[in-house]
Amino acid sequence: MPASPLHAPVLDWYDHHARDLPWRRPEATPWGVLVSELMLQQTPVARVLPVWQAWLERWPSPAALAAEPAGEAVRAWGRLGYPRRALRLHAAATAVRDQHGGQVPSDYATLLALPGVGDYTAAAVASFAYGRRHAVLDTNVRRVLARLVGGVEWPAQAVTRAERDRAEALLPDEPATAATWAVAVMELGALVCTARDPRCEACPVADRCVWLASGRPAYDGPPRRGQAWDGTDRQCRGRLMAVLREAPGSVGQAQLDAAWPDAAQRERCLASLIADGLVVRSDDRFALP
DNA sequence: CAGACGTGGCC
DNA sequence: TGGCCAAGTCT
Repeated sequence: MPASPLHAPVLDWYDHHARDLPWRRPEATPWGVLVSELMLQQTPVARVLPVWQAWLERWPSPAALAAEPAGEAVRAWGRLGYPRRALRLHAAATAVRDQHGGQVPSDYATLLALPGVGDYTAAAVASFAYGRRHAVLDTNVRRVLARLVGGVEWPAQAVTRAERDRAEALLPDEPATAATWAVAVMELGALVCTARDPRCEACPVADRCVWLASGRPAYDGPPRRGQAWDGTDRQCRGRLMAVLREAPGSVGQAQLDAAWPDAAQRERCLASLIADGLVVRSDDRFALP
């Protein structure tokens, strides 16, 4: 679509206010971008920063990571959360080495086939690392467009066809500009059009925002699902993984038993961790893969 | 497709 | 203080 009146203000705002994040620098490699995207899935930038730096120093290429056991990736993942992502990143690195000549793919469909890479990440890597033209629909972009164009405070639970159409219609024609637009809208959502307490006074397109124009009406939709935590298997798995991460080698049953009081739940979670490939058992010892 | 999946900071 | 939220993916 031809230039939208939204483009120039947002691109100009990004030019002046974008954070200086290492994976956005010119020297960042596609591998660095891919690593950042996996780490940033459901995890705040501030927590990713130090882990990303150490990761890229230790494994500057997919082949470097693929050369080590997956457990090393899980350990280096630290406390970022959702450690299956570490396993998937290791598997993605292996696939890149074995199937793509060691180069992170540049096209959406090939990226999408990598472990841990879904619609968002495939579009993000194609766009940010290679300047391809894609609608990049993350939680920030979805929130910005819901407000700016849709006039509602929150987007639907899952990406709708209308949302995707809207995002694609807004994409600048020129691939390089579209790529900057994608990261700019995302940054706008992260810094200005935030989930809580949006700073509309600092928004470069406040004068065109449907939600603001209608007086920022409160959310009026189905209840947004929270994330249960206390006493859940996720918490139990987290405890068990913490024990294994912090141990130099393998651990015995007693060390795992000490991590969670409910024996039945503990056994179920340990079994699920083994099924996920996050834990391996040899005789009566447990360790990272 | 709704639910599972970690972790910690913030108001 | 506890619910909410953070660059989602997978099944």
